Amino acid sequence: MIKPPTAFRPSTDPDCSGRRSPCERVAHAVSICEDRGVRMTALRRRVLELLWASDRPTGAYELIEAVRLEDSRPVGPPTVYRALRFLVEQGLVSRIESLNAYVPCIHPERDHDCLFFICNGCRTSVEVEDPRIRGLLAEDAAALGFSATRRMIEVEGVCARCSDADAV
Amino acid sequence: MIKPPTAFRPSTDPDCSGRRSPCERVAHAVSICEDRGVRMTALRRRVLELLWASDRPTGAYELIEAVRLEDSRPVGPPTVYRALRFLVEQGLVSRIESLNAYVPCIHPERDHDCLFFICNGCRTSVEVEDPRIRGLLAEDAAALGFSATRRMIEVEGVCARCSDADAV
DNA sequence: TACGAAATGTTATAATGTTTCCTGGGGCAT
DNA sequence: ATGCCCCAGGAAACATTATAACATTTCGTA
Repeated sequence: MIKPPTAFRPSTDPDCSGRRSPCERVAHAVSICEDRGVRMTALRRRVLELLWASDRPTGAYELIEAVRLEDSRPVGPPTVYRALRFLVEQGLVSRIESLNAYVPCIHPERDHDCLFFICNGCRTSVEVEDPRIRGLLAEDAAALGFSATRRMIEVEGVCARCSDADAV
Repeated sequence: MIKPPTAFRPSTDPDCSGRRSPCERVAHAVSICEDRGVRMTALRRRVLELLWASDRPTGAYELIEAVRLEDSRPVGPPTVYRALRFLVEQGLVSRIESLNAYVPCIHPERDHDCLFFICNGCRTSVEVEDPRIRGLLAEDAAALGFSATRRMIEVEGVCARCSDADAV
């Protein structure tokens, strides 16, 4: 189940480190949608709120269940999958392929790298921006004559907090 | 369905560019297993052969169907999933998360990066080695105190051949 | 040969994602 | 205003991907 926010979402960029509340994040997303002339409907907003409220990558069926509970009504998978597709298309959410799960994007206004460090201990993920990696990928793509439309970088392992906990 | 080999598997390393036949690739894998004292059984070998014979990332259920046809006997999903797990653990095969599909590894003897360029046109994928990216990921991981156990880098787009074809 | 461990077979089911068709509501041009 | 149309969402069924649980076989070895 989706838990209330228990931890900030760190990033290598100090500006991202939990300085904004989930509420502010969602408001930001709403204003981005207004600027773009796309519709942030109640359902889409609800899903985005749930993602910001969660402290870890969240599966589609967890979101379905959460919407059902909140609204006390039946919600089919397509409903939530459509909302997720919209959010991903707008760059407000990323899908983590290796987990079949979704996380809100730290910088929805920027074209992001989708670089995630995923902890096998606490199941959290951290989004990192590293333009150098993006540059190298662009270089490799150019060498292949490949034109890239989407990048996914997922690094699995154990976060500092969990390895400290293990050591103790 | 799995097709016979129709194209080599390019890589940025010239030594990888189709110089070895699928048969040689499998023989190499067999010798690696011997060295490690692990068992390359008939089924595992069959699955690996199918992957080398395919010209694109192949789903588990395609492999199940292919084994059924070749052996004219029922084969359950767990059978093939277990073989795939073994092959992935031994570094002989990579799973491409964004496709739910599997590809044989070009350099099973080396610890590889799992960096793939995936074409949306012809559905092929190209494995690339780029130690610089690995280095940057290691650097970022260190900055987070994160200890990485697995890296997945998947770049989606259109390959040179397909974009040429479109242009014509 | 007989044993134990590893691998595979079998059945059922869980988890994830999509297709299809329909409904309703909001915006827009006439 | 009113009628039209498009888009978002609702609902049922279904497709795909993956695993759990347990039985059986195979293999190396004592």
